[in-house]
Amino acid sequence: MSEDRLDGRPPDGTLGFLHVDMDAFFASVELRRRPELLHEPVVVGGTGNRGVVAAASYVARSYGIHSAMPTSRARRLCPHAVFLPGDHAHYGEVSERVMSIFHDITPLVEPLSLDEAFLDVRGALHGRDIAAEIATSIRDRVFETEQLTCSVGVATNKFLAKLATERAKPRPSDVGPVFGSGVHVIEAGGELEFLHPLPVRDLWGVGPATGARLSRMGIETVGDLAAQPEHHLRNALGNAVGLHLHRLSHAVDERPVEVGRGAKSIGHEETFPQDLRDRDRLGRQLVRMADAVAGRLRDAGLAGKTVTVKVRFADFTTITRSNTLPEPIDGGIAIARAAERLLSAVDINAGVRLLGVSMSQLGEVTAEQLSLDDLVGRSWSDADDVVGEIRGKFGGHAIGPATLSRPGSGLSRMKQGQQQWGPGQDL
DNA sequence: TCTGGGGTCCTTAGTCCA
DNA sequence: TCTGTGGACTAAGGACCC
Repeated sequence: MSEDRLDGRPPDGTLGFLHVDMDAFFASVELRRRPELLHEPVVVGGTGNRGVVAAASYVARSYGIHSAMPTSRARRLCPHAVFLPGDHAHYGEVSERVMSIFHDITPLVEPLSLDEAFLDVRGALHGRDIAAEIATSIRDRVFETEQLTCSVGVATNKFLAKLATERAKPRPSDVGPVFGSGVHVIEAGGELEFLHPLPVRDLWGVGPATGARLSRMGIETVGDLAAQPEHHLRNALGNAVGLHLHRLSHAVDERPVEVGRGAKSIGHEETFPQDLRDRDRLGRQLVRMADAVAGRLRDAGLAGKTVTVKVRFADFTTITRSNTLPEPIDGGIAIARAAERLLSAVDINAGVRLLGVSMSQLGEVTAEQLSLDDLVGRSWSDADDVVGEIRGKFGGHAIGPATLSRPGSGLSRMKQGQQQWGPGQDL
């Protein structure tokens, strides 16, 4: 893996950790491109009945629509909303420009997703600068250059900075968005006063399952959690989670801002518009997904040793089957072969709703590294190289596996990574 | 209500080996 | 030779995040 990491120091009590979160990012980018929709409810995400909402404009949020909500429900809540499929490539470009603004202030930037990042600005705190002033200047610069708003949390560690951001964010209301302060600071020394009245669900790492478990233990607020002995939480929630939550409830988070973290796995998965029971069709989908994963591995200069196939059945039960190979592979054909072996052992009679392929145990590809293809000669690896060259020249869809070009398969027009938030309406 | 896609991390269980 | 133990690794599933 890459060694060019530049991590910040652990927190030392200095008010120098920022969390920046773009407001309704995907929806705001779409509104910037289509200002005529400014006062309409706009929803970005999967447009088909099996999709989910990736982002909702503040007008859409006033109808109760929020991200991760099934699209079908969002349609019922607001039938006249404008549903857009989303343009991940464009959001990526905007994100890069926003991140470059952060990098002008500090090299210690840890992106969490396209629209969020942690910054360690302790090294930039010189003269009379204070972190809150830096936070305000970031907001101003993002708005000046991109005409987009963001919210910034400032605190003495990452986890508190993230909580602070929630306080700074706009809130939807019946009369439109109520804009927040844009910047919220949790002062050093005021951490517990801020933290303890909050519901435990606000803590990073407490989802529906852990939240319900804590509730059964009579723990509703962060203050309740902080009153529990550490061993009690470890016994109830497991060593790692118990220790993690115990520390967070006392406002302790020693994680530095991490720069340049490499991916641990690369995968591709898709929910089908209708459940599939035909092994031949599933096999062709698997080849297409393996091809997409191989492309991304090659772009990153990586190869993986563990192949995992994920299958979600019609009743939503999900299984994974994995196999670790003796040597790393990065070719579409080799990945597809390994994935097909795993899928062949799965009973698909219940109907397959989602299929996925992913590669883990990643490492950089070296010139001497042999792939599984070497066992059968160089031909497939050579072919993958040529495919990569053709795609580089003529675009990602100029060439693909022959199994996908069968007449009537309906697959050849589907693009890699096309359905980021679920199958589209027309599929 | 009916639940996406891309990930990370943790836990548990089984196997192999020293 | 047999048995127990512990570490490393693998596989599978669950929970969580954006």
